[in-house]
Amino acid sequence: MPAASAPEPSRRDELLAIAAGLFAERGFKNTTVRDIADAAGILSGSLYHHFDSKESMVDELLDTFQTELWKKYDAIEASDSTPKAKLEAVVRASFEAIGEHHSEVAIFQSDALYLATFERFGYLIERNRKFRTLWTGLLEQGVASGELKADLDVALVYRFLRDTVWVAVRWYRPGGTLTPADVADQYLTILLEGISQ
Amino acid sequence: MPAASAPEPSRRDELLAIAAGLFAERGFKNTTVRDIADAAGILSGSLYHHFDSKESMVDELLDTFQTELWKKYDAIEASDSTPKAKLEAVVRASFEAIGEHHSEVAIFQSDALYLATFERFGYLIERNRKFRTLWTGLLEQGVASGELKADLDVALVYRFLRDTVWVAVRWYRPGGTLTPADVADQYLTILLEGISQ
DNA sequence: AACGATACCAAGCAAGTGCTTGGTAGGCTA
DNA sequence: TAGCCTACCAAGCACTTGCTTGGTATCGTT
Repeated sequence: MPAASAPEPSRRDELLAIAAGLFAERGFKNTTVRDIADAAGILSGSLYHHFDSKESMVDELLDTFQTELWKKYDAIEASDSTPKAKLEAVVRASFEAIGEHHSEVAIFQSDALYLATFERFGYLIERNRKFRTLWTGLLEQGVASGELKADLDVALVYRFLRDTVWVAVRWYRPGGTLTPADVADQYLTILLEGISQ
Repeated sequence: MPAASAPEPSRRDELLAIAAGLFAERGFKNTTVRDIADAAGILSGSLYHHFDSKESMVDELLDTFQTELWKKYDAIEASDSTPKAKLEAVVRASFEAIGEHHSEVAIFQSDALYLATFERFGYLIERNRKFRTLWTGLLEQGVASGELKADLDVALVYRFLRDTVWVAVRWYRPGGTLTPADVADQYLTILLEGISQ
């Protein structure tokens, strides 16, 4: 028997992946535990052998994803590139995240606002703030260093950037002809020839 | 008594506006008829004196909005401006729609995909197709006329444009310091200096 | 053979869902 | 003043929701 290339996912991991797909497709609240169970070929009650609650499923999904994403962001921020190069790297890392964690990004995009109303998901708000601080900081540094246009409305460009990047999860399908890197390249070309001097 | 500046909305119109706000805020499926009734200060059953169903409320909201928006789009398409000028006009009209029909745009953004699964909302899919045809058409004409870069990936730029414009409904708040026209100006500046030659 | 762990089923409960029903109070018009 | 219209209430029905409970079949270990 050849050595397994992947560590063979546990049943629990399988169920979590199924739930992720459904949450991403129809939204957290619009996905029932019976939907998840049906997709997995078991009864809804059996899910509770593996998980405490439906909430704890999204929690685990989002928390794992966010932790991993921020490892990349922190490394980029700590590097000694120019602000503009850091901005590019952060955009690329985000498109990679869409490729690697498609469902999680989709869930975050469409349900974070709703989930954040529960105390349990307070960390989502904090992460959001941290995210804004990072991106606007890079934009401001880019303006200060002369790499970006001096008259940029940083707050508005930030929203422009943020939305454009993450909303791509709605149409990008992993496994197609376009890799996340391709998309990032094209986006950056369009974007930078607009805001770079 | 001075002449009324507005035609005084009927109770029905009031209820529809309340529903629109709630649908926009929490999504169609996550808004209950009791939520709407509570916000209006009546009991849920009383809503059915004014409307057939919860579905017919969104239907009326979206249909009215779409009809009005397409009046503007059709006028722009029929004008004799250059492709690039038409594109700019269409972007401006869309931002205006976000200002004037904020709730409806928000509902369309977050619930159209779900609603389109019902036969009743089939027109949403058709409108979407028409929308794509219009926008990609203008982009292609702009490329052909030399106003836009020759090497544009039109399909990708279309998604870029579409998402950026409509997703603005998530952060734009009517009545603030920025008018829809201001936002459109800034967006177009960022965008065109990237894709115009 | 006994044991515990894993993965599941069958049945059902309490809360909440959209919607229906029969009725009432007040105003407008003939 | 009789009849109708608008706007609502009170009660509840059929169904769906997340989750619980007590049990069973299959496994590897001892």
